[in-house]
Amino acid sequence: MPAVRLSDAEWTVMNAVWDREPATARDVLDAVVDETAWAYTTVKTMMDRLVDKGALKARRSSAAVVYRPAVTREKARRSAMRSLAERAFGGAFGPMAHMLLEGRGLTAKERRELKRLLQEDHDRRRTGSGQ
Amino acid sequence: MPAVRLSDAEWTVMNAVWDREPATARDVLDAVVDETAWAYTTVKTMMDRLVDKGALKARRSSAAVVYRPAVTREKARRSAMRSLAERAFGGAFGPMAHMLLEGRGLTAKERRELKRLLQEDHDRRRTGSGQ
DNA sequence: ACAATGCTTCTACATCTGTAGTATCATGCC
DNA sequence: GGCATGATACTACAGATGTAGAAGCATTGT
Repeated sequence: MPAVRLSDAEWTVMNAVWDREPATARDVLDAVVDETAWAYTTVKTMMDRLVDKGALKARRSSAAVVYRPAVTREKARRSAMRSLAERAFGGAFGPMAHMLLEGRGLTAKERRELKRLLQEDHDRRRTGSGQ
Repeated sequence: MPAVRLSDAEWTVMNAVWDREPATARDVLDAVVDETAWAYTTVKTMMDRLVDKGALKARRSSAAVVYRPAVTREKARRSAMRSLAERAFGGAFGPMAHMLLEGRGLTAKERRELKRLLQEDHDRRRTGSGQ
């Protein structure tokens, strides 16, 4: 499984679909109308291409085609991260996380949250509560 | 400054240049020879395009053109991360870091290191030793 | 000064991405 | 059953990316 590569515009479309779950091209157009100035056919073309790519599934429902994700947002995110780690960080997640934390990109709240996460993870590991 | 967007192949080239600092097209070709099967002119073309993009600087040194980075690896990495956060995580670094930490992508050592980082950062903040 | 060797420059071309027009098809209302 | 409305399918086209050939220019040893 080649792990669907999404382009910028495709992320925009997929995000709209993930937020609505079943969505028609018109739904997506409406959803992104103030983010982009796309024509209806632009959205439609992208969605059909996404079906080809295996990122969306299409099913005709009388009037129009209804699309829904063929991959979860999680999966897509994860594979985008993996791919970034690959090309930009030589495959290592560590330095990537490092940069993420060290920079001023996080809010104090997020930082707290992450620390908690690390702590939890640490505990989970030492008590061996797998899964 | 539009923040240089690097494609996959371009990352490969840039990584080789960053590792060598001044590098000719041949240097890069040699460096990536077992990763790719590129022809010399392929590398050369990419490097010249990277100059146009503002990612490399070129200077002719008698025989051949010597290239060096016009942006630091840090900057490139950072902007790639920003761009990923943008499209895939709605602009928030938090969830991105979250996913990075929660997944099994990190080694125990890295996890320790990150916790230390967060702690340090925390301390730095409360003692107000800003930059 | 000349030839060999290796660079450079130009050009090319297939694919992917972003964007959309046009013409055709289906549906639902009178 | 015919027509308006909106959706679909097909085609297009420019710019970016991946990949490279061909031909010409510079260096350097002799």
